[in-house]
Amino acid sequence: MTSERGGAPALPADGTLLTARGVRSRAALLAAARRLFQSQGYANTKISDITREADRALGSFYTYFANKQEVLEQMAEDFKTEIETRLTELDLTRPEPFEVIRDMCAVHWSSCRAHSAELAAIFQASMQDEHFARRWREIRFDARKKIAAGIRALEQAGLAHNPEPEATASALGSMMDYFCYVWLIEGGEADRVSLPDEVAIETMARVLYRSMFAEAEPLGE
Amino acid sequence: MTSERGGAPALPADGTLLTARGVRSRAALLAAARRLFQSQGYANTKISDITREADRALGSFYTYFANKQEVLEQMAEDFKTEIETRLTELDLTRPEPFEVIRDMCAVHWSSCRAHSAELAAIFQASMQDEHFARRWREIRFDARKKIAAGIRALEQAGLAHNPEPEATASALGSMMDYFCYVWLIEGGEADRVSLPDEVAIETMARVLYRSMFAEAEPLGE
Amino acid sequence: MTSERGGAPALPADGTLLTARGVRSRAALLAAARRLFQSQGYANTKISDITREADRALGSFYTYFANKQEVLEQMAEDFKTEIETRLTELDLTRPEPFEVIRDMCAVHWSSCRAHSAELAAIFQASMQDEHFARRWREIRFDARKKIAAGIRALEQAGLAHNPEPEATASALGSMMDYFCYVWLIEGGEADRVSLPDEVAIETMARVLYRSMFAEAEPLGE
Amino acid sequence: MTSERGGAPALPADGTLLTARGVRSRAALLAAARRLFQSQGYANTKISDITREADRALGSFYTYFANKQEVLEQMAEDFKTEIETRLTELDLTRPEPFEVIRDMCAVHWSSCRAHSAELAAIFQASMQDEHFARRWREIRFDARKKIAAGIRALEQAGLAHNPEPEATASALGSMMDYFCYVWLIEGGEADRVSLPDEVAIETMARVLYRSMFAEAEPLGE
DNA sequence: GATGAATGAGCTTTCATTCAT
DNA sequence: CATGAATGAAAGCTCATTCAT
Repeated sequence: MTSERGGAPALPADGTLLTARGVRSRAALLAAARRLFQSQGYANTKISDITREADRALGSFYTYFANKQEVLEQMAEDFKTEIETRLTELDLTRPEPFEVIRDMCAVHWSSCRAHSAELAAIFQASMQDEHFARRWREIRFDARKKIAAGIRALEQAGLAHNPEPEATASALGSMMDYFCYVWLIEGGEADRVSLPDEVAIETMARVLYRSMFAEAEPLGE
Repeated sequence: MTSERGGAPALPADGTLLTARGVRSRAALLAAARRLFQSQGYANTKISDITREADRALGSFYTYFANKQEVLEQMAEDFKTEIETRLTELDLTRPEPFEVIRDMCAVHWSSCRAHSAELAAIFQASMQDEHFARRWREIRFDARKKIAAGIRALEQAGLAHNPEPEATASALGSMMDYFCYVWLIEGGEADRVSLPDEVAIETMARVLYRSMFAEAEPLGE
Repeated sequence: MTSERGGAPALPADGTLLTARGVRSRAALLAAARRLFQSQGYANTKISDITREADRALGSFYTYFANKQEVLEQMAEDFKTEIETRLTELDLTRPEPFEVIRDMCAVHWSSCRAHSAELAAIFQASMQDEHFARRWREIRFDARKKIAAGIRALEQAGLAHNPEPEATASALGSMMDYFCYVWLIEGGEADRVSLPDEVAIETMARVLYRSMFAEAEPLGE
Repeated sequence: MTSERGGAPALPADGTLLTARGVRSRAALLAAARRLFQSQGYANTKISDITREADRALGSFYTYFANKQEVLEQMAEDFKTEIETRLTELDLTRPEPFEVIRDMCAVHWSSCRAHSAELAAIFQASMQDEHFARRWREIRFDARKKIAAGIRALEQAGLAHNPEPEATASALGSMMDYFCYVWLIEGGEADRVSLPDEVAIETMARVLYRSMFAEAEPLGE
């Protein structure tokens, strides 16, 4: 059901198709890069690390990618597609709104877990490369829009009030993204290093739900 | 009110005291580093960039710091002190809990704004250097503990229920940290590039407040 | 009239004969190399450029040539043959000496135009490869010998005086070679980019004629 | 009388001045580059060859030059200046026109001999790099203009006739340039490897003089 | 202290050549 | 014969760090 990890066979720069052997090598490199991005981080991974890990010659890397950025670009593409697909597959018609939100959080959490290497790499790259900063903003934007839309819908239904849907969506999205990064990649907080999936999902869902659905507000604005 | 930008005079590696001239040079280098970490990012800033920006000779850098990490270490120290100090200065006795939370968010936001270079640098460094990942975890841990304590207090007061104070505190802290990073350093989201201080603070406060204070929960756990 | 562009079928390295298909491939590669040597220069042309231009696989190149030098070697051979043949075809018995010289220049110019790729490649290669420097010296030597012979004949006939036939032949030959290179390959001088064939030929012929036939010389030697 | 070989102290990229030590290193690198460009050719000289020859560390090269092209650019500049200066120093008022022309050829020859490395390098580079092709065209253009002006002056004085001053100047200039290259750098023709200065200069002068001054022409145009 | 040149390890990228399919 | 992936030796260039002045 999930898209092939490593992405479509994809074409080399000149538009020709890859042979079976080529497809295998490209996948091996991509898989090696994933492993290393996850374990050592994107910036700390050298091309030569990737080829060694993939058991290929250094030069072979350049048969498939122009540089390290292109590897990440490819991964980011897959990551984006994956998240989008998973989000559209959600059943938004369930009667219990909390269930819907929890499902969404579950999808987000498990996508990030499945693609933790991609998450790590793009998050890191977004902090030192303007190009990937933009890319990451695009990728995460879908989720922001969805949350903002939810907030606005509640407003119109008179179920809750929130004067800043976009800002709130940004805050909640930031929470989801960085919370996933912290627990899935960085290894938790100072006093604790892991979190059961259940708890993580429930925690995010609770924050989202309460932030979105609160009615009677003693909030002076 | 703010602590001296550039930090204490501090001693050079060998323990000798700095001359007046030395104090000036050291401060100039730190200030230059701040500016560059903010504008180009920590990873993209070379030692030679710092000395050029500070209008000092390349070699002079090593009179005051052993390497770039030490510069950041120093900044992180100042940052941590600043945040801690500001948080303890908070008046937690105000009757309106939302006011207390908003004050806390205001302190956080303005500290991050004042120290955006430090925030940028340590956030970025935390993503490629295990040492700074640990350091950053320590720095942010104070805020997490405070939030968790608040949640637990509400629980005991019967004002709200939350079965995972630590996880929730981590989520809310992640929100605050990354939200500040996004808007103060990265330049906002895909569809918007800036946020008035008022709105930013209000938004964070609302999420915190609602997440902490919600009572009647239809949350099946 | 011109020799088959691409040269004789020639044998592959191992001495076996080429199949019809092989002949076609070899010719395609040679033709592609010509086009590229002309448009991008010899040094800037990679083996992979040649095979791509020839619409052949990279490996196929090595079926026919050991390396790029061998391609040029082959071309140089053809070029030399062509120039020699054309020169021997000249009618040296015409009564007007200027006509003879002009014919020679015309042959030279049109040979260089027809083989501009070869001229470009060997001229360029002669400047970075001792082997081709030697090769190019051989190729151009025929023309030098002919000019020197002409000068000596005039001397003996008492029609002109020139104390250094070889040096003068070298100078005049250098003129012809580089003039052709400049206008046929490099694209002219700073203030002008093209020259009608007529003018080019006439110009070279005039210099040759006057240099060879001057009688009453006020040249103090 | 000749400008300092290696050129002015010149500034590093950032506009700061070089120290005495820096001036020495830069000169050593330039001198080493000259020697190698001459002996092995421009294309065959690696940066590491230059630093080894100059007895400097590899990285030091980049303290003074951004790349090999910049070294040549600098040399070309010096070369151009030198030739221009020497040409303007010529005494054009001598009564004997042949003497004037011979002086010009002597200047050209000795400039090329003194700067044979530069001549070699720029000639070679002009054949594989569009930038240097343009550069070389500019450098040689001065001489072409001078020759063309001479031809036109003779025409107006009724002393000779030449319908294509520019083309002829190009031909004569080509002769001078390549003749110098052949004898000063390439090592002569197939049957002879060196030429006394006297003979070289006399030979070039004779071709120029005769081509320019011929009167009674049996040249049918 | 200040200076900036010197150093060289380290990393990226290119490309001729080989060779399994 | 054709194919194009695999290989790894070269270069090029960068930059943290040292050190003589």
